Amino acid sequence: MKQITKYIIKNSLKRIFLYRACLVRLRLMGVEKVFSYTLANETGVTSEQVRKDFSEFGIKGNKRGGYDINDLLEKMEKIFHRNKDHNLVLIGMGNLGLALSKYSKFVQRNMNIVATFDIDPFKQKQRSDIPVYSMDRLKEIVDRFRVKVAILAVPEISAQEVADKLIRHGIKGIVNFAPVLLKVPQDVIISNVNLCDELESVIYYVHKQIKVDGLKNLELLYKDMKY
Amino acid sequence: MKQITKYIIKNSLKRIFLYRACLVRLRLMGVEKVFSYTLANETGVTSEQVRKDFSEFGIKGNKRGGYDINDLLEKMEKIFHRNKDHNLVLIGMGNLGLALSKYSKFVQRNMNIVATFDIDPFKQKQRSDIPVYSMDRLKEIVDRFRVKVAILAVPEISAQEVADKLIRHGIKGIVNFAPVLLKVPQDVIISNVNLCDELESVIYYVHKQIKVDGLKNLELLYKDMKY
DNA sequence: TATATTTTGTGATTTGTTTCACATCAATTT
DNA sequence: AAATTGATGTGAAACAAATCACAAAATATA
Repeated sequence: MKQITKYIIKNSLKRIFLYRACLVRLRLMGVEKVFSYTLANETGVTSEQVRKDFSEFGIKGNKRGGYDINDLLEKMEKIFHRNKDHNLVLIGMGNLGLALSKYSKFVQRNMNIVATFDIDPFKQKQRSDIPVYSMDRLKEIVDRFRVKVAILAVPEISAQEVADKLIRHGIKGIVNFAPVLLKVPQDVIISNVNLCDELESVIYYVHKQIKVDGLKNLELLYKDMKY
Repeated sequence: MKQITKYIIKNSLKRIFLYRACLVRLRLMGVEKVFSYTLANETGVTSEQVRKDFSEFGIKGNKRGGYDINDLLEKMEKIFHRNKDHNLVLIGMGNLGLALSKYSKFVQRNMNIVATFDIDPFKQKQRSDIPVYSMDRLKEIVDRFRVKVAILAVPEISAQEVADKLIRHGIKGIVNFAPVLLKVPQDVIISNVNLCDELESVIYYVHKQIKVDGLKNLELLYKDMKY
């Protein structure tokens, strides 16, 4: 029943986010129309890739005319359910949890942390603007705000236990900052953010690069990276 | 010269990190030997995948005997340069930067943040154990500690400018938390951590899942996720 | 109105990754 | 000592993703 489900966010979806960020920036600059190669240049992919990605998500442009930025962004909003607000809970108000609770970008993108939870809610309460509750009020909050997605920033030792509780109370998606592979039912979406792994990957590639003395053998190196 | 280079950390490398975490845990439990399918079960991949990944990184076991955990971990340490210490700098002591500067897991894995930097070093100094400098001391520190990798946690507006400065002073790898695509020379490794995108991806998949009423049409859903 | 131009959208092809299938080897049993 | 068992390691096959190449459409030009 409960099993390891490792969902790796599709690369095409990641690219779509990239395009969107780029479109938002362009719109701010007053640009109204883009071509696939505009986006391609800005995001470091090929223009065919842009069009293929759009096609995958059912986004159409006008032949010769390219894409209308407003129209494009509107379509994306719809696809990513960005037209409505999303309520989140955050579990674990340690250093990282606290920082995440103050991360203003979430709000800017209609994602609201409605409550945070900690085993010691009183310790943190003063430092945060968002209410800090103890875990026994989880169900109440999740139900009241119809929360479907949680951010998990607890120590690794308690991550699985907390995840179980979240899922029992109806959470369907978790962004997990604890460096453990959570065992969850098949219908729960997990996205792991492992800070150490990110750093170690970079260190690994940097050392590899340094070893191939300077820029001599870049071709060889690139074969080892997925672009 | 300077261009967008989007390095996506290879999936096989990510899996290797997974295996390692698993091995460390098993060793702690007193286990001394593993088979490819042990690791496979624990990490949610297939045993062939484990062996192929090992083969890619030149790791060999003993036929029939499986793998000796200590031996395996030692080999991995070497491959990932974990046998020596790595000095890092962290730029941007906002909420996130502060949390990262206190993240104890880095130290546990031989990655030491030797100094942090902020445009307003005095504001943050009291809150941190690690020295907080202003950017003009960057070169001095990078040279003294032979720093090759930086963590970038500055606002997106200044991310590119700071990245340029880092690279000018010899930084070869950056873990970038700012939601912008940095333009860097080809020989610089970038790993982007985009918190909003992670959350939005999860929200996207959760909604998709909810739409296919319950668990009816899971097959269809899974086609959209890379496992 | 006809022609040329430009850009999309998508089958066909190539390239990359995962799974399959089995030869190979080492340990154990007979 | 031979036969059997159970694991690794890896080419071959299947699958997935990215690139190529070009038809179709919309606009501009003559």
